[in-house]
Parts: sequence; structure tokens; C-alpha cells
Amino acid sequence: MTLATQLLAWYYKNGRDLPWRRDKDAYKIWVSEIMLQQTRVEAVRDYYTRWLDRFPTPAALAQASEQEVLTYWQGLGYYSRARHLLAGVREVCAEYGGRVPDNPALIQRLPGVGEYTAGAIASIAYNQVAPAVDGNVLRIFSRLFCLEEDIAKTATKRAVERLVMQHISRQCPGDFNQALMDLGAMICIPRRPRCPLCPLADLCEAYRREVQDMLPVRAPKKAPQLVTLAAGVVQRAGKFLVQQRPATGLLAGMWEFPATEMGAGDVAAAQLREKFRCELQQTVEIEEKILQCRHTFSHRQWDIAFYRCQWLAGDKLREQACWLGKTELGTVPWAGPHHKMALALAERLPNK
DNA sequence: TACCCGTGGCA
DNA sequence: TTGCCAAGGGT
Repeated sequence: MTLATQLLAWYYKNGRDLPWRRDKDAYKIWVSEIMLQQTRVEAVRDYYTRWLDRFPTPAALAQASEQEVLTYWQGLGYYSRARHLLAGVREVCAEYGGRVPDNPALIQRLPGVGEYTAGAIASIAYNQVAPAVDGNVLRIFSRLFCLEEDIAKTATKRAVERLVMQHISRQCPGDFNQALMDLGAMICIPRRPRCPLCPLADLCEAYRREVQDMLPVRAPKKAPQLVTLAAGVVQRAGKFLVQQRPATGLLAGMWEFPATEMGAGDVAAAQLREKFRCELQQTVEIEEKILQCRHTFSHRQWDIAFYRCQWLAGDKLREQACWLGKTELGTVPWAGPHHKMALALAERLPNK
């Protein structure tokens, strides 16, 4: 019995029934792989269904606006994934007649598609023999072969790619790669792996040495930077003043209530008044705090306070800002914690 | 290479 | 509550 034989036998009996495994349409596999980057299966399910309902084909997605696409991605995180997917699909429509190429090297040229995703699409949709080395595969092979190198290093990934190519099923490379995902999610999990249930236990060097809990080796991550913010909620004639974030950087292109970063000793009311006066040419008075929340990103933590503001005077708004009626609050993609604020406002103010 | 880029579940 | 971390890619 080879590694692939044992793994596939286990997979065909125990593999998960997932929405994106219903057919091998390359576009659908592509969408699922992008959504699943650094994101749990349970978080993806509903987004995937809604996405394919609205954008069932590359052509349907290619014609959509970036703002609508971002609205469908809102809450999933890593929003450049959505922008890249849109750009990639437009490229496929323009360059490949709407059909995703089957060559891993060509797939990888698409924006947002790296080595892992290219290998996954090629192997699952087109049955190409290609490795798809993600966090699961790094963990599994670190344990199988007792690799003690940091899995964040490129050299470690290359070594695992070579090992995958030595063991991948030539008949069913896509199933082999997906079986590794399921093994990593169900058996060879990060903490306290369930080795007695593992179909590869008899091949696993870490299990033999009883060091499976020590692997894989991963360099410690940097602590997130703490940021304190004050945001102003201004209402005038039933509409709210909102602002679009810059096209690059954190939460790029998403919408928020105008906010300022607070330095040590800053007073929220003064900072906010300045923000509205200088950047938006609006005169406001800060009233009471209406919501405070903490929002943690992968590398940053926001402590944000929302203040209700009284509008006094102001000029016409520039392009990156606008007045949004309460029925329009659900039509723009919100930046992180601002979504909670927008929802609260929409709920608090019934349509009259 | 190291850093940037979100979110939610879980121990 | 806090820290860890999950089907990565771009720069």
C-alpha cells in the first residue's frame, strides 16, 4: 500500500461533502479556492452560495462593478482577494474566451493566484499532476517526515513540494490534494492531532517518535499594533455623512464614518471637529458617544468610539465622501466595525 | 525576506 | 480574556 492509496481510500469514505465539490467547473473551483485562503470552511459556505447565485459564470462576474463585488465579499476579510478575482475573471474573458486555462503556469499568472491556488485549480478542475502546498500540507508533511525547519521559510515549502510530487496520485491528483485538505482539517489538526484515527499513522515518523505535538515548527508572530480611533456620525435631513477609504491599504475602497487616529493626549471631540473641518469642509459639534468597540485585524487592533455629531454648516462634498440615506446603508461595503454602526443606525431608524 | 492584508472560532 | 490560527498572495 502506497501513501496515496491509503490516503485516497480514507478520503473516499470520510471526505467532506462541500458545496464546491459538486462539479469540476474551473471558475467555481477558483472562487472557492480564493474564498478559502486563510479562511475557514464554515465561514465560506454562505458567501460561496450567494456569490455563485449572483455571479454564476466568469462573464457574469466580469460585468459587475467593483463596489458590488466588494459588497458580496463584505465580512470575509482580505478584500484584495475580491478585487483580484474580479480582475482575473475579466482577464480570462478577454484573453481566454471566458475559459480558465488548464496549465498551472498560465493559471498562476492571473492576479490573486499564487502557487498553491494554481496547483489546486489545475489538479481539481483539470486533473493535472501539480502540488498544492498550503498550511495543511506543510503541517501533514512536517509530521510525516519529521521536518523541523520553519514552515514559513521558502526552502521548507520547496522541500514539501518535492515530497508531494513523489507521493501524489498520478491517476487522481485533484482528489489527492483535496484528501490532504480533509486530513489536515479532520485528523492531522494543528493541536492534539487525532493520530489513532489517521490513515497514514503507520507511515508517520513524528507519530512513531511521539513528537507530533511539537510539529510543525513555526516562527512566532509579531504582536498587533494598537490603534485608537474616534469616528463621527453626522445626520442631516435623514442622511449620513460617509467617506470612502483610499484605494490601497487597509480595507481599501470600503466605506466608513469619518474617523481619526488618536495620539496620546488627544481629545476625541477636538480631533473629530478638525477632521470634518479640514478634510470634509463641514462644521460639526460632537455630542455623546453612541458606540464603542474593539476590532482585531491580523496585524492591527482598533479601539474605535463612535460619536453622534450635530451638523452646523458645510460645503458640497468631494468625490470620496457622500450623504447616504438610511435605505442606502446596506448598499455599500463597510470597513470592519463601521458595518456594526451602520446596522445599528438602520435598525434604530424605521422607514417613515 | 519581512511585512501588509480580515475575520471568527476555539481552548 | 487573550492568543492562536485557517485551503495565501502581493510587494
